[in-house]
Amino acid sequence: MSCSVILKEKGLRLTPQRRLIVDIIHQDDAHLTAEEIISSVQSKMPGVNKSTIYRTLEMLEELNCVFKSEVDDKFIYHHAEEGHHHHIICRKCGKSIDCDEHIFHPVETALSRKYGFHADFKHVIITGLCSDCL
Amino acid sequence: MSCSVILKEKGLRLTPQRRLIVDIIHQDDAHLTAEEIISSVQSKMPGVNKSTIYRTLEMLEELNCVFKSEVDDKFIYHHAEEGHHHHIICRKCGKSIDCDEHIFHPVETALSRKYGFHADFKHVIITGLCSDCL
DNA sequence: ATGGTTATTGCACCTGGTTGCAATTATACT
DNA sequence: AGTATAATTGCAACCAGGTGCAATAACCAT
Repeated sequence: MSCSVILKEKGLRLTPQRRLIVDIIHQDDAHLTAEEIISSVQSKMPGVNKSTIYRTLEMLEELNCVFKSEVDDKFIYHHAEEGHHHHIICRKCGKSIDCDEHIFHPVETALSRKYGFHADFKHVIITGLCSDCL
Repeated sequence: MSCSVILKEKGLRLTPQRRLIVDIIHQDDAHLTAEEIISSVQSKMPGVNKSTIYRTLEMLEELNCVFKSEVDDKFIYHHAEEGHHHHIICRKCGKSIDCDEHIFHPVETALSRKYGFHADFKHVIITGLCSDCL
């Protein structure tokens, strides 16, 4: 189901600004930084305020249309439809690899058994060193 | 080995401001937020600038005297001597539990085998729901 | 198509954290 | 102790991201 439809169902309004932001996030398969989204939006529709963009991204995140994660103190966004996965990022060369969503299962099990804790492992950013940089 | 000695060895200077910051971090066993450290420092030595505090914390982190992690977009710090561990934090009630350092071993092994990646799992903040809030 | 309601926008300002730079001061040397 | 020198400080300005509010505009009912 498309983001726009989900918006409508919640009684939210589909403004030109929102349509553009949703388009941009869906066009680019890779993750985009907030900065990239802002400049992309503003190049296509000058005058759109950054607070509008941040608010739209926050809203899309709450609707589970978009996932937000943080790399190096900067936020990155990608749309949720491409399936869940984690990101491993090399702290030396910056290379980023998508990694299987199930990798944290043993940790989830252990936390649940030991502490009764239900952990949120969704779109986790794992930093470290890749094979080339070790 | 104490932080102050490590400082000296690197040719860095032990100023009154730095001495105070180091003291505060060592006095309090729990993790302190940047805000708490700033107000604690300034109550004991008014006029110390926040940039001095942030720079000192950054320096201590680089010397591995202090660990910095992020919870809810705020930074927390604790000294490294108390041994490594991770933090599980309930996103509903805010309760925080320290958790065993080895919990990520299976993930480390899997990442290494699959991608040749060496992950940094140090002082990870794990959010989720605790047993009381499920 | 028009008008009313209410979500959304743009603005200006705020926040925590960071940075460049001139003034200060801890340290090493004499 | 006095001086040179380079690290450190405080300041002011900056950054990304977030917020309160009045003006605007999307949507619904007529």
